[in-house]
Amino acid sequence: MPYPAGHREQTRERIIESARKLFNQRGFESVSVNEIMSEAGLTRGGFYSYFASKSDLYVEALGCFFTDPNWKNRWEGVEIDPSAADIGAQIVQAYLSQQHLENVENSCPMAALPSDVARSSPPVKRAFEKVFKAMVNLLELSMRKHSGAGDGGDRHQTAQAIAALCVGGMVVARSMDDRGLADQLLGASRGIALELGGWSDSASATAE
Amino acid sequence: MPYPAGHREQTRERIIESARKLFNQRGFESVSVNEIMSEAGLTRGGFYSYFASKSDLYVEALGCFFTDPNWKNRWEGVEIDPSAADIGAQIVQAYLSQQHLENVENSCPMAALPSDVARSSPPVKRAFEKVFKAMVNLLELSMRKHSGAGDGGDRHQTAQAIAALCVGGMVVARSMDDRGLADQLLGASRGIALELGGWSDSASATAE
DNA sequence: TGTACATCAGTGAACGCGCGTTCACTGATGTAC
DNA sequence: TGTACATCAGTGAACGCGCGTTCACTGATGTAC
Repeated sequence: MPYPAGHREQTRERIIESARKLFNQRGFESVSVNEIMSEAGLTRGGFYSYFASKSDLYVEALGCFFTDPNWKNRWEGVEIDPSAADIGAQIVQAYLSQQHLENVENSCPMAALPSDVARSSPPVKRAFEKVFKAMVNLLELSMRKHSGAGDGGDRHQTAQAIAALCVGGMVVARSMDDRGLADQLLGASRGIALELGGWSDSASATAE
Repeated sequence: MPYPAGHREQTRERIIESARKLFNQRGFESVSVNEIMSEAGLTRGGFYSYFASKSDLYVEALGCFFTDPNWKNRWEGVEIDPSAADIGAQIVQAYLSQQHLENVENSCPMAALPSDVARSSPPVKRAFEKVFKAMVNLLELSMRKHSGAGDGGDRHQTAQAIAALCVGGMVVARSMDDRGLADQLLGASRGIALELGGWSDSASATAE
C-alpha cells in the first residue's frame, strides 16, 4: 500500500466538498471539472479515477443538514439541537434566516439547486427527495409534541407544507434584487411556518 | 420600408417566446443561441441584431401570467378569471395543479428557473421580483374579500407566504423522482395555501 | 538502519466538440417612376 | 401595370475559447529484505 489507509477516501470527500460549494454557488452546468479539482487542490486528470462522470458526482454533492450528521456545524451562527423538543421551530428559524440567505456556499441544496435538480436524472432527484423527506420527518416529529398543530392524519401534510414554505421562501428571497423585500419575505414565511407548526409561542422568544 | 410594418416586432416576440420555452425546460446555461433561433425558425447569426447578448434576452423571457396579459390562455385546462372574487383561490389551485407540474414549457418562470435567477444579474432578479410582486398583489386583493384571512396589516405578509408556498411546493414537487409523493406534496401545499387565504370553503367545491 | 522496488495517486498534454459572438454577404421586400 | 432599385432582415462561415473526457506518464509512498 503505497499511501496511508484512508488517503483515497479523504481525497474523495475533499472533491465532493469542493463540488458541493461550487454547485451551490453557480449550479451544475457553470462549474467545470477543472474548477472542482483545483478547489480540492488537485488537477483535472485525476477526477475520473474517483467518479465515472461529472453527473455522477452531482448525486453525492446533494447532502444536507437533514441527512448528513457532519452538517451540524455548517450553518454558522445557528445552533440546532436535534434532540430538543422544539427542533421544528429551530429548523424553520435557521432555514429562513438571513445567515442562510447569505451563506450560499453552505446552503441547503434544496434552496440552492432546485431548478437544476428538476432538470436532472432520476438518481439526482432521488437524492433531493431523500433530503426533503428527512426535513419533513424532523418537522413532523417536533409537531407531535405541540398542541397547536393539526390533530389528525393531516399532520404529515402540514409538515410537508411547512417544508415547502421554507424552501420556497428561501428560493424566492434569493431571486430578488431588493434585499429589504427579501428580508420581509423571509420574516413573513417564518411567521406563517411557525404558526403552522404550532411553535408560535416559543418563536417570539427566540426570534432574531 | 422593405418589410411590412411590425415584421421586426413579430420576429422579436417569436425569439422571446422560443427562449422562454427552452429556458423553462432546460435553464439558461444549457440552452444555446443556436437552439433559440432554430426554434424560432431563424439562424444563429441574426440574433445579435435583436439582442445585445444572450443575457439580455433572459430578462425579457421572464414574463408570466401575473405580469403579461397574453398569458391568460397559456395554462391549458386552467380557467382563470382575473375579475372573479375568488381569484386567489383560483391562482393557488392553478399554480399547484398537476397540469402546472407537467407543463414545464409554459410554466411560471418562478417555478422553473428560481435557482438560475438567484445566480443572475440584478436586471434578471428585478424581472423575477416583478412577477412575484404581481402574484402577491393578486392574492392580497382576493383576501380582502374574505373573512377567514388575517385581519390586520399582516394580510400582506400572509399573501407573501402563500405565494412562497405556491412556488416552493411546485419547485420541490418538480425535483422529486416519486410522482406520487410529488402529487401528495402539491395537495398538501394547496390545502394549506387555501386555508391561509381563507378560501377553504370554496376550495372543496372546485378541487380537482 | 539502509537500500531497491512495486504500487498507484495524481499529472498535464491532447482529443473532439459546441459554445457566444462577429461580420461580409445574400436575397426578399415595398417603393419610385 | 411593369421594371429598376435601395433597403435591411436574415444567412452561414469563421473566430477564439473552455468544456468533459482520455491516457501515457511521473514521482511520492510504504514494504521487503
